[in-house]
Amino acid sequence: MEYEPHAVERRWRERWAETGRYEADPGDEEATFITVPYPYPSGGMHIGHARTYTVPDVYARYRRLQGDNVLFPIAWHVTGTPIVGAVERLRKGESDQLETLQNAFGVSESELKNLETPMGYARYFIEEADSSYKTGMKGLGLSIDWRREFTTNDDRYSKFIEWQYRTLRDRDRLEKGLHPVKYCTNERQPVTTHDLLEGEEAEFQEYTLVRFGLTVDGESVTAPMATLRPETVRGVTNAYVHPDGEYVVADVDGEPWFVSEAATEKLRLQERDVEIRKRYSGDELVGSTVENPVTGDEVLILPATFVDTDNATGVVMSVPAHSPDDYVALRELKERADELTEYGLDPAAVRAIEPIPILSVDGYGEIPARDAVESAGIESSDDPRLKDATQELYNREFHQGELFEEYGEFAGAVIEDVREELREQFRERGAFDLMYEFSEEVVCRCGGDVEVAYQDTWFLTYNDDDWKAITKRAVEQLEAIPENTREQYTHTIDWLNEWPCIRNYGLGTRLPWDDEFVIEPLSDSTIYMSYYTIAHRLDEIPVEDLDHEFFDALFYGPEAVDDPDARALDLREEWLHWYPVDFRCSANDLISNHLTFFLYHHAELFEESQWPEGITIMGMGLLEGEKMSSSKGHVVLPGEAIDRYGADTVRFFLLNSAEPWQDYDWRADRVESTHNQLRRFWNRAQEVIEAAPAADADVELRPVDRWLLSKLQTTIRRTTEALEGFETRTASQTAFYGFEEQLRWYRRRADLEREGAAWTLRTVLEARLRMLAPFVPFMANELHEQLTGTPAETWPAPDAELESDRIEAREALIRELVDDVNDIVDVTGTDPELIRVIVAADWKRTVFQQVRETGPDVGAVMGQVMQRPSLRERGDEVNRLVQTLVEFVRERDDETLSALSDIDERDVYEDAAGFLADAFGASIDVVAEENTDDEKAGQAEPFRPAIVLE
RNA sequence: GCGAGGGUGGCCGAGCCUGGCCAAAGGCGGCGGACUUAAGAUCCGCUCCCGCAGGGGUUCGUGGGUUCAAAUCCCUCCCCUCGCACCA
Repeated sequence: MEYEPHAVERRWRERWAETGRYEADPGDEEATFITVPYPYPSGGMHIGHARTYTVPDVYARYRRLQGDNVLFPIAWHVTGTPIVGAVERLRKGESDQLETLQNAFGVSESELKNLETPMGYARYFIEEADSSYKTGMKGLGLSIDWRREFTTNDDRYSKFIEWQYRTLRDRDRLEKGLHPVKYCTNERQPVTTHDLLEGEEAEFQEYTLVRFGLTVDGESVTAPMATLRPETVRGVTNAYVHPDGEYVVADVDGEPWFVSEAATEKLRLQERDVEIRKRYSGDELVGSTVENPVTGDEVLILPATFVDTDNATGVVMSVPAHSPDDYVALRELKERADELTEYGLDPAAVRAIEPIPILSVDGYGEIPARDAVESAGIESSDDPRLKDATQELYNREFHQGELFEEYGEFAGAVIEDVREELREQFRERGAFDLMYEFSEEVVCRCGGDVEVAYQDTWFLTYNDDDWKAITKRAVEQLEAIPENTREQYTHTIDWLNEWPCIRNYGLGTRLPWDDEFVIEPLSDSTIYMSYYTIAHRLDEIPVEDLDHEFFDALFYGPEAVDDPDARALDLREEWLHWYPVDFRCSANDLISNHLTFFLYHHAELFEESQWPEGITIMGMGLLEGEKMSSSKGHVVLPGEAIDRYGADTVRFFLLNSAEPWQDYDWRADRVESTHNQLRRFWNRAQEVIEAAPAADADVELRPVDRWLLSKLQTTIRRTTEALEGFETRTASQTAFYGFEEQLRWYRRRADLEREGAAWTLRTVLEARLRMLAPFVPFMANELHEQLTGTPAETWPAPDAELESDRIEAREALIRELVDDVNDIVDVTGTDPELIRVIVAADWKRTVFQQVRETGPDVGAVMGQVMQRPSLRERGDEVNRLVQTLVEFVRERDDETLSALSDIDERDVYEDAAGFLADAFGASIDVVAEENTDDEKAGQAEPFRPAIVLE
């Protein structure tokens, strides 16, 4: 039978679907519940996604073969704005969006109209498109229980999320507060990253405002100067304004402030009450002085065109000792001090300004900024190297700089450790304030300017110490695969802060007590695994019955509510059956958000016994060595790959080319060769199946058969061990390629015409098919059925009876002999007619036994050996042999040595004589060293016969 | 800067935890052979250097160290990737 993957795969797919093979219901067997993040159908499925879902499938199939009741469900994540945004861009006819859909996912012109509603779009990529997730998953043969699918926009799911968020609020894990958001000043509403034309990478920066005192027109006002380095406040030597800039005095929260006009809008958006009173041009203020709120010093305001009035407050303080920028700016101003008289400045006063160092940092002198500028040879403020010098110095000062005495309790401390605290202290004293600003310019797709706005929002208090503590406990009892990810969870918990969990629009569940807001995607996907356990049965219950008490009864039991709903308690049984999640398989980049949130919410909402038991991390996929990119059309679709190679090839390649947590690279030439390997396997299997005697046939086995069976047991052990730890690569390599090597030797070595050989090969094939069934389920089940009449239903167990160190050691001797003869033939270029194998003399065996007994210590062994007169006579010869054998023994473990010492070498070689004769086309003569006077005979050592070619 | 991972033969990639059977699996590529009218596929062998007897030499980012013995353990440094932080 030819290998026709598509026909085979179609047959099995249909069969599994018809018989509901993977629909899992509670039963007596041990429950295993395995999940993977539900896909986000904002586009089609590509080959990069394929492995994500195949890894858990392999584990699920493995556990089933081990006898477990396994649940592997899937659902669809549609929450948030990506789908809505995609639909909008499609409606507007944006070309890059159209290209992605058409080029990467093969959407036809006629289908586009179906994608014009968010859920229509989602449905299309969930199950309608050729590139849809469901099509891909079914094609790959994933053993999913399809009855349980849902979307996160479903009414019932929303009821569940509402329950979750009400519960979190009741437990004080949800708080309301002001939070910075991106806000389009044109559309006058918050925007998301997807709405941006420029500045997608922009971050919110929290500027410290140093509240300098200024007198304008006889009035005392506050001149807030923005800085990211509040600790430099004592090093301020002057301030800068843009001489042509538009400035105002405005009442900000009832207090007069001097800021740029642009800043007033920013402050307003940040929930400040702002009323402009009077306008000024920057040059009107040049020459005035401002009072440092920390030192009380009066410093000059100087003019500078580099000041950006559209950034923060538009008033800048200057710290020339620690900022190369400021240092250069001051130097240049001093050089042209005489010109500054036009601003009414006294040139002498400008020239008198000197940098004031406030910290020391290794590698720089008294004035670090000066050193940085001078050592880089920077001449002017236009020098591009100034940026690097600034960056370098900031980093050094932040991580290593130690504050001077004036800083009191902070003196001697490193900036990194005290910046926050110092800022807070000065804030409390009224010297500092703060405002937000973006790290770069941000522009909305509508062309409007985007600013930071403060908005009332709800956030999850991931920074609560007790919540952090309990989540860390969840990490401790977690099986983290690979183990080195454990630290990353802990690390994430350490730095995680409050998380704003709602958005203004998008798909998903509305906040139950404020339906203006939608719960965002990373926040509505933290405990939904529990929803899988009941999803298919929830459909029978009217949505309006799914109230808070219903879920309380379901998840917290009958005692949790006054009048528990019987249907909820019934569902509770199923939840308890499957929960907790045994393994969640997810991408490594989700450790820092989704996976840690998943742990947080489980730790808070559920009993410890329901906490996740394991997380397996998965690496990224590359395509021909490069990142996949839907927008560039640099993707391979599972459907295409399956059409071309068959699903088994796709699966096997994905699982065999790297361990799940490693990155892998889809390369067509390798996939091709994987396909060839599978076909070769199929063809060989066909031969074995045709010749196969019954499993219980009474056959005579030769040592070489027993050798192969012994190797099989080792293979089973190693494969099992690997799969237990999700090492899909090791497992499939061992069961497939690793064993193929043994078979190659076996085919060469054994007489395959014997029934014993046929039986051995069928036994081996059967076990391998069962081990390969998780990886290549179509092929393995098909062949298994051809061989035995049933699909592969159980995992093979190693049979200790069939393992034999002695048999393996015997075979190893033959292999070594073949290698040695080959070596000699190669080097000498001869073609021998006779190969004489001379087995070491008995006295040499005696020495070997002595070494084994005494241990690998030349002196000690010699001491023992020399007590025997027969050996003492041989003096030097014995000494040399002991040296060799000590090495030999040292390099081998006890089992091998023990096996070797039981072996009769002559018997081994004589037994293999027929094979050797065939292999070398020569006659074989096995003799004992004692019985020959060949000059090479003396070279014979135990387990290393002398070889003579004639 | 912090955290994680990594640097192996022409290439990809195992090995490293648990030191010795490691000149280092497997694949790709290359070379030779078998089969074929031929190509492809398949199968067999070779593929660091030297060697007409199973041997020797030099290799696993750098430089040290531990050990009878190091790709493997320890330390130093260099480089790469990712995440985080930092970034008038």
